[in-house]
Amino acid sequence: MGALQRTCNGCNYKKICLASGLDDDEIAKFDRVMKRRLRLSRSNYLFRSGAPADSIYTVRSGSLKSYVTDEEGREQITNFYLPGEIVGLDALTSNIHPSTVQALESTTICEMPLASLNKLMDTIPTLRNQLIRLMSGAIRVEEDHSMLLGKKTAEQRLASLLLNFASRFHDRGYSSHEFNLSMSRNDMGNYLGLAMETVSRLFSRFQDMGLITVNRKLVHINDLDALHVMVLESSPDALGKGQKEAKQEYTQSVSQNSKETVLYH
Amino acid sequence: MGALQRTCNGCNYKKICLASGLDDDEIAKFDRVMKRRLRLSRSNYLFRSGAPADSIYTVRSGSLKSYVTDEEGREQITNFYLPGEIVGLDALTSNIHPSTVQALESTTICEMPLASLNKLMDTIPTLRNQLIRLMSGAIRVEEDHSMLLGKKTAEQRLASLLLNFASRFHDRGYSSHEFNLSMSRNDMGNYLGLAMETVSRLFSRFQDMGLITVNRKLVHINDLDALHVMVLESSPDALGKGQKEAKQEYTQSVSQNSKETVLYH
DNA sequence: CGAAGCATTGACACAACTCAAGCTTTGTGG
DNA sequence: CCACAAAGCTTGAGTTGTGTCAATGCTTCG
Repeated sequence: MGALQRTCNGCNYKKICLASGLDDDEIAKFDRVMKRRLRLSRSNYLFRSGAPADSIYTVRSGSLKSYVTDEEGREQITNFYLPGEIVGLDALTSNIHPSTVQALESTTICEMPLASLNKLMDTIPTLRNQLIRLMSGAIRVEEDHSMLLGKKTAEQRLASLLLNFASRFHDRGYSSHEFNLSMSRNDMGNYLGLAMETVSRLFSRFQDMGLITVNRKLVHINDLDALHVMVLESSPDALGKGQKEAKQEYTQSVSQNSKETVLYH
Repeated sequence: MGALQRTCNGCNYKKICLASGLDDDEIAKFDRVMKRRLRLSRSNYLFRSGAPADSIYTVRSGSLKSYVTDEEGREQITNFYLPGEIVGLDALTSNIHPSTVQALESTTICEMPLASLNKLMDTIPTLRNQLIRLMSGAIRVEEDHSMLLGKKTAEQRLASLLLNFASRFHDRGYSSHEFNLSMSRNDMGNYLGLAMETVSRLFSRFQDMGLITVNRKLVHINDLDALHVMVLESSPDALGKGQKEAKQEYTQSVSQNSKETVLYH
């Protein structure tokens, strides 16, 4: 989609990425210190866990996955990154990368050295605010991922993944009902906390149900609403006793403020 | 532990919280805009999901839980907060709280209005950096939580929780082998992606194995090493085929850089 | 002292995993 | 450009870790 631009001004994603909100003057400064067109081909690493972190990155085209690795070598994929999204925000505590980031396909990346970013933030408060906003957003994304891993059925997890990508592709000006998922079934399973076989079976089932049409990596969503409904209610025994109570409790807690007692002294 | 101080300078946690790294002059400014001694008793809310966010908070004494709620009312606890930890960092995207935060016991809290914080950051770059560091740390914590939820057995999850609290209590000057867990079994199970009954059974089992001694909320850790080992290796069939391969792959990927090909153009 | 909430333990069920076999696509070297 | 090996995907059969349901016990607190 469009040739790679050399400047932020010409970039499709300047409203999504770190540069969002900057005025022309500021974006010019930002532009000057941005290193452009880091290139990775499929399965190459942007960086690995344990490596020193001296930049953060923005996906320009293509896609990436990030994962954390424990002492036993187990890997948990924590995120997939699409164009305009920022990579490496978890490294700003220690300046060591806690996660590994790997390309899912041919991918180009913009690099912002942390030293430059810090200097820029001294004079551009908007930039600082945008970084803070993006990091806060990253926390929210992880919280949603926890909800998915902790509370959802296999069916709901895959439906969530599909809806998530549909919406993100939409935001980027692509079709929200037909897209390529660049990662393997294995990667999806890993991200979703499921075995690859379960993911595969669910794809088949969703297709049999007429919700989607799949051909390898290409997914066509036929019934978006049904997917939305699926994420809300579990298919077998949709409203069991536990769920019902939880739901009631929720509406209660929103409507009335019985326990809201905050006192200053 | 110690009477509540009225100033940041006298606070036990000034090396952990937002004020960390500030010099005397800066901390005085910081102090001036900090609202102190917000008080909550058990099960009261600091704020609820959907509420406007105009402050972030630091736990001063006591403890809190935060959880996100989906449209069906399912709740996923995303974190427990101990003294010195910052609450509300996920609200800085939209200035609406995505999660609900509730006291687990009598808790006192410092409040930093976002407006004040923003002003302060204009003149104190250290403060900005500290906020960024803390947010980055929050992302890492969530990533670890995903690893726990996505890849660990029930046994490993509870062991992780115990070790996590042991280390955090230690950092705060409390005993790392004997402490009170202020949350219910239900909350632990929710956080760990397990049924409360499973948590309860595991507590009994750990006690039978001699790893810990439990009495309601009070936990004494008898064998820290065994817990550490448990987190690494699954108890039944510790090194199955899959694990072994994963482990090998990991050491490989760290030692050699076969696929590391980053090209600039 | 009784009620309500929280924790424990047991029996059973089932969602998702593992193992296994076969199929399809992709990448590569001759 | 073909052939074949390797990787990725699908589907089936059987297993199991953890959840659900249920009954009972133990605190706490009004």
